Amino acid sequence: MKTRERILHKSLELFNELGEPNVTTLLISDELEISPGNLYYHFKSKIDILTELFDWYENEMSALLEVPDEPMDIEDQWFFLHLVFESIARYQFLYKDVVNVLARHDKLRLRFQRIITKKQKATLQVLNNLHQQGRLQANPSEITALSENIVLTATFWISYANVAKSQVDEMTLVQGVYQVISQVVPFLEGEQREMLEQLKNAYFR
Amino acid sequence: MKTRERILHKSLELFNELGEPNVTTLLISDELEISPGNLYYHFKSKIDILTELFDWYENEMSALLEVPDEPMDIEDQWFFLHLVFESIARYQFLYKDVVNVLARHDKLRLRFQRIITKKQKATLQVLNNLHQQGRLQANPSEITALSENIVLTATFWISYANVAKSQVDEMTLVQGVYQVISQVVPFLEGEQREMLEQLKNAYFR
DNA sequence: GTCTATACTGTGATAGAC
DNA sequence: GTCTATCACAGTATAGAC
Repeated sequence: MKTRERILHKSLELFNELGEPNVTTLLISDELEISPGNLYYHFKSKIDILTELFDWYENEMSALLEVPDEPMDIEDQWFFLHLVFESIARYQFLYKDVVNVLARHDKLRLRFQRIITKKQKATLQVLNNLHQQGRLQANPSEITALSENIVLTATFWISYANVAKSQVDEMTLVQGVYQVISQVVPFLEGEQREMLEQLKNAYFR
Repeated sequence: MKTRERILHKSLELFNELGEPNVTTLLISDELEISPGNLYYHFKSKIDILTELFDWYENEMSALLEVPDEPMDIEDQWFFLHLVFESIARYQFLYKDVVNVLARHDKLRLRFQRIITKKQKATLQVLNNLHQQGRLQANPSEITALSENIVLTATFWISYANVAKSQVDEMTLVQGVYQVISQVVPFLEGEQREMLEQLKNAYFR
């Protein structure tokens, strides 16, 4: 792997572990056992590293959010959500310090907001699909509120786990998926409700 | 107002506005038109200021969370939640940079977690009360998931508004209350469900 | 491409006069 | 209590040799 690539991967790793504000360019080069000068040969600033990692994330998430306009049952949703949570986890540094990171980099702010908007649209699409099939019983304002709650939970679940439970592992992601789906379930018909219980038992421990 | 007090109030104001990591002791003293030396006469470090503000917050929130063990109807809950959101907003700097702030100050981490736990207990108490009265239809695991979702929403609503909508005003808080209650409503009986619609219309715009 | 050396800046914090 | 002056240090970034 070329040095440039190694810098990006190590930065992502350290950002996720320690939080972007707490990772210095010196630490990155130290960990890679290269000189700071070398790092600055490949990237003219720390923001450049951050921005390139954001590109990665943006591509990954954008692709994921191209939700097929077909009905999803609970199992499909579970799977889809798990992919979203995994993607968020891979770039959790963006989420754990969102407010701070975006406050310092206005361009990223707009791009992040665009992704949030995409998430809301994808969520609404899934919910409306279920509604039109008559499988989800809710009025429009309930659907709006529900989708906002879902996006919020997806956005901050990892931060919440980090603060409330002091750790983030694979189980944390599964639990996040469960928390999101449990918000949808009360609007579903009986059979689908039981499906969640089954999925929960299948995935938890 | 004594200088010591002025430092605390101005720090709180700046922390909330700019984020704690972006506020230097020099900025604080500048804004107060005192010298940095003077600031350090009153506080031996920046963490000391932060800690004292945390004391304020902790006292305020702890008092609030002493929920009376009596049933609350939707209106009571709305009012109670609004007080919680106002308190969070007053100390929003703690929330907007939670992960970062707590990563740097381990003692605050424990204290913050204790408050989160209190919030969960208070929420569970309210929900269980409703359940025992037969006004809330949900099984134990639904109640657990619901209370976790509620605490998460309350904790990160302001961050979410900040990121997704780029602003936090009085309306934001009202909307946060609405988002939380909308999670409870699907488990309630018909009359209570309509109550939320009324409250929503009364408070929005 | 990579290194060493170094400059520059901002920030937390202290010393000592008034 | 308040000020001025100053330190120490960390973090970003550059210059120039190899």
